[in-house]
Amino acid sequence: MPVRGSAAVVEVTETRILPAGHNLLFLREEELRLAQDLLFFGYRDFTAGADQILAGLGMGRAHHRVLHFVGRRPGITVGDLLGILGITKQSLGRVLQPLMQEGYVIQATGENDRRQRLLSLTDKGVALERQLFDCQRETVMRAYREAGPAAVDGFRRVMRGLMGEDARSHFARLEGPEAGGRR
Amino acid sequence: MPVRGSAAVVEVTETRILPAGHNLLFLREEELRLAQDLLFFGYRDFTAGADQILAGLGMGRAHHRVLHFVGRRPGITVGDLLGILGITKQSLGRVLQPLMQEGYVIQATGENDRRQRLLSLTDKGVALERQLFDCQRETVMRAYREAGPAAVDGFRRVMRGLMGEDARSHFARLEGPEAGGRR
DNA sequence: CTAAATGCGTCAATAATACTGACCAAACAG
DNA sequence: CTGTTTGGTCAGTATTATTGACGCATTTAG
Repeated sequence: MPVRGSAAVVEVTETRILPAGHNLLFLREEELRLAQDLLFFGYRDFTAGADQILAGLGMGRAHHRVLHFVGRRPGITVGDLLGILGITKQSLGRVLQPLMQEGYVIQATGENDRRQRLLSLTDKGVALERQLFDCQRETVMRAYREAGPAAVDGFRRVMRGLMGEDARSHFARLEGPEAGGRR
Repeated sequence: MPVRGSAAVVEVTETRILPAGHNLLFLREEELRLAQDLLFFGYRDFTAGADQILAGLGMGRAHHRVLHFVGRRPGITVGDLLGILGITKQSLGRVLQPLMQEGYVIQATGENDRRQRLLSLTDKGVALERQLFDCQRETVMRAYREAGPAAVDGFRRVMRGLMGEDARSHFARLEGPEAGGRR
């Protein structure tokens, strides 16, 4: 019996939802295994479409992440990007260098601090990022539509809760002032 | 914080996120980028703890997935496991073989079909899986507790929506009849 | 009883993503 | 000037994944 109908009914019939806040301490094993499965399958299929496009260009998921976060914060420094991605300089270099050579990303010397290399997408980079974006939009839109607005809010809260401290601060900065407003 | 009682109330009080179902067609760009960020950071941190334990044993995330899904369906065939994981036989072999040599997983010849190798966890395998499980339980429990029961339901709906057809059928089988039974 | 199909294991070769550690250059800050 | 920070690059290695092919045991079809 999947949890779907009226949630009020669920409250009664599906005790796995759990009645109130403090009872969540009593998170049953099966609930966690469910979460593991959901995250595994959900994340994989979320990235599947974009992965296929990328493979056709000889790129991988790492390239997408760079395009995504550079597009999200044009003018980001290499160091900030490293912090967000949580990888080493070398790993980033292997991905970033081809992206620059192929003309998807450009560097500009920082004005205040000329050591910095501020990264931005070129038009070509914007176009590719948009193609990947549109591909994922379909997937997310369908999921959001099927689940409904209240579920979307819940999804966001839980995902935010899964993040550690580091990710939360990066996240806050991304969704914050210069990210383009939020709801 | 109105998120506590019946989820039907939530359905009403949380509509400020978006007006109504069909308006989700208007999924704004910023909302999708938010989802991308959430999935990236959330998934990464969800697996981070277990990854660390695994690294200490010279294993990786792939080993965990095998332990997880074999633990979830003891007696699963190699073919079914391949289908769930969506990887090739060779990739599975590289992970499964060490797990068997180290005594985490055992094979048994199928009774109906003696070509089949039915996989199960040994006591040692169960113990390791549990250790990894407990590690992730902390993360998920915190997220669930912070988000509240209604949010958890929403999270599940959205994650299920992200899955493609294949994943949904695997998922249904995992959560279905024989998931918890058959020991 | 052959012949085909299935389930599984294994071989070789390759690619993408990541790691550690080290070293160098440019630029900033005291 | 000295020390630190930012960034690029080198060498070496590990994990997870790929494709294609072959072999063996077993089941199923004709």
